[in-house]
Amino acid sequence: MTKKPTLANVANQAGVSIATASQVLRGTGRISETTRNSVKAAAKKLNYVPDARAASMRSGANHEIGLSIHKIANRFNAEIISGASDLLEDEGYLLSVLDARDDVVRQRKQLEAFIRSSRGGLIWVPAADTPESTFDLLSTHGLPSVTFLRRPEFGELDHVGIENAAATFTATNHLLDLGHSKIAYLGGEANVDVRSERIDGCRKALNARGIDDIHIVDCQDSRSAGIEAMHDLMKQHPDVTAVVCNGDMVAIGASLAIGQVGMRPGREISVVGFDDTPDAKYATYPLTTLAVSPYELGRKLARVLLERMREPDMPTSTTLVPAKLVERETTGAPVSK
Amino acid sequence: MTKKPTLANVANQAGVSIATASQVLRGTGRISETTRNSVKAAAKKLNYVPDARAASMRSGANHEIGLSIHKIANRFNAEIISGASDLLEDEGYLLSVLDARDDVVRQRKQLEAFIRSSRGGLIWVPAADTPESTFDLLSTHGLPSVTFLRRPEFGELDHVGIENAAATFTATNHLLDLGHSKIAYLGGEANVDVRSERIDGCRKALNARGIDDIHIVDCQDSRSAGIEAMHDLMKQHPDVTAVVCNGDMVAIGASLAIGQVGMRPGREISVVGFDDTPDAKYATYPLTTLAVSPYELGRKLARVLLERMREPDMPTSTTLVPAKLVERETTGAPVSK
DNA sequence: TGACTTTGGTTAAACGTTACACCATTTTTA
DNA sequence: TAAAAATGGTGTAACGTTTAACCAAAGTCA
Repeated sequence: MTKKPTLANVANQAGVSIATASQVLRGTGRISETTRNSVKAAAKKLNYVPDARAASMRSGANHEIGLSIHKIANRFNAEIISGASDLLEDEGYLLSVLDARDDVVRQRKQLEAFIRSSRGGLIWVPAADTPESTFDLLSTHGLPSVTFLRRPEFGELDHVGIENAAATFTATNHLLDLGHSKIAYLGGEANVDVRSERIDGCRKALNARGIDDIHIVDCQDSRSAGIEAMHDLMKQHPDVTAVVCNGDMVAIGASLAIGQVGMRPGREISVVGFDDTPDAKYATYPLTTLAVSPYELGRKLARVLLERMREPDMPTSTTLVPAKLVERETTGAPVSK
Repeated sequence: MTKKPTLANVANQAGVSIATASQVLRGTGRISETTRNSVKAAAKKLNYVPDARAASMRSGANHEIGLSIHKIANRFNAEIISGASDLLEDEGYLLSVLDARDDVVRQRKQLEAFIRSSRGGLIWVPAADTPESTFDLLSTHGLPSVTFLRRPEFGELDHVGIENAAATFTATNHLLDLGHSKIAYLGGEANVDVRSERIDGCRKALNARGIDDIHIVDCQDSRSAGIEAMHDLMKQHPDVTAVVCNGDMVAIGASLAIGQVGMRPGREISVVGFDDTPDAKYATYPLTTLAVSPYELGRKLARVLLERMREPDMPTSTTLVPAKLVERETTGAPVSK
């Protein structure tokens, strides 16, 4: 109800100068035990909360970090956020999150907002088809930034990602070892490089065995899109016996579609997902997938950002975390249809 | 690289005073077309972005809104956030999100951070067992706040919620009409009032038909917890023929458990969910559930907050949005086991 | 005793805006 | 043609912190 108390009010109440009050509350300077206590008492009595805006303006440091991600409603991404948030919190920072919903103009606005409020740092995954101007925006304002998951085509920013190619290479070899040879890649959108990297991994494994065609199908990262895409695939390419998917949701959808036409995933057609979301294990057909620890990825992300904030002139780095094949029931030796 | 440009730089470049530059950029005051253009040109040339901290300190208005929610990784909640975010964005605000992970101390810290940065307003769902002191914190700092989903026990804040009791009343009647009489309630945690309201709705419907016992089982809001809880329930109370669940995930889990013991949801045992998440439709057993539109709920939330920010002294309001029964395959007349 | 050092503070200048009050000119009005 | 009004600006004081520079009083040392 009453006006928010300021440092001046606290100083007044304690009978000291504003500077002294500030020093006590920040634990800096040389102040006697007695005045220290009286200032603290005054602050508590008045329910004083410092104004972060004023503090950060004056000090030049901002303890609020921004994060902009293409999709918030997803266990995998949420775990990344938790990991980053926990580590940053331990270091005295706060991570506020914006959902870009994979829209470049929305994301652009979000980044601008972060710049306007002079966030201390920025963690983001570029929306699909992010233009170079967006990267320029960040570099001209010198905001410490780290990208993750999707590696930017432009700009020179720190990056944390997944060993995509190595992962799908492993998965594809697993399928080849089981006896599959007609393999398709399902999911993801054309211009997103995470997907290109993953497809490259598949290709590399196939090429090593003298196979050079792989069928690629675009589709969004959702169960329903996966169902639809898989039905199409089965109709148009009935010879395919295994699919590597861009994400678990698509893979779960694909498995369901296979079930719907009277076959069973892991027998007539094998399916491999990516991420190992909690859903993968409890899906109707427990999913073979490529597991990465999103929580650890988030922590790494936070560490990279803090490093960058400490040393703005450091050369940019790229950190990749591995993905591990988890075998469940959707892969197996092919059984003729 | 170079220092962030300030309004002073822009004014200098354009050969006008700081005040004039400010007025041009904000579109206020009376400024000639020519100087207006030259200021705009200077701003563009320098890549000027105003400092929101300074602006909000001076003007007293903050266009950043805070949101703290118990769980971010959930389609339903994410849709709420999208709805609120979209409406607020249209009004020139930015909604930054914090994931409280249902931890009171974490949430407390988050709210304090929002107060420190003097957010313009606050939207939040109180973590389970939120103490009164947290509500005091908000009221003493006079931050316009709206709660949603979970109605606070203390404090006087605006609230937006779901017509929980009416919804489960409808669902229970549906089950009674189908011929069920032994009905259990599955999911949710003991001290969360959303759940109490929903149970009340069930009770009311049962009482109206002269039945007064309902079995209540706690469990967390996840598929795996639902599976486990349902197995227990079937073992301990084999006479139960229908369960109303606190959320779709639990309901999907319960359906799976029923399937696992050789029965079929909607025949031997009926299941009703809550929320109508996208998963409900595509679950192994398409789920009968209570649908609410989270996106619209989010928009309403934003409208209520903006209203409160405009009129801080308005009496507090409570707005409830309805939930509608969507019949799919997990409910039907009971078939003996 | 005089010269340092330490202790415990204070003053005042930033940080980058906004908004109120004011002031020349020029234009309109009676 | 003198008074009033409109036009197009500028000067300056906030907003609430932090921090560098300074200072008086008291303690230490040779």
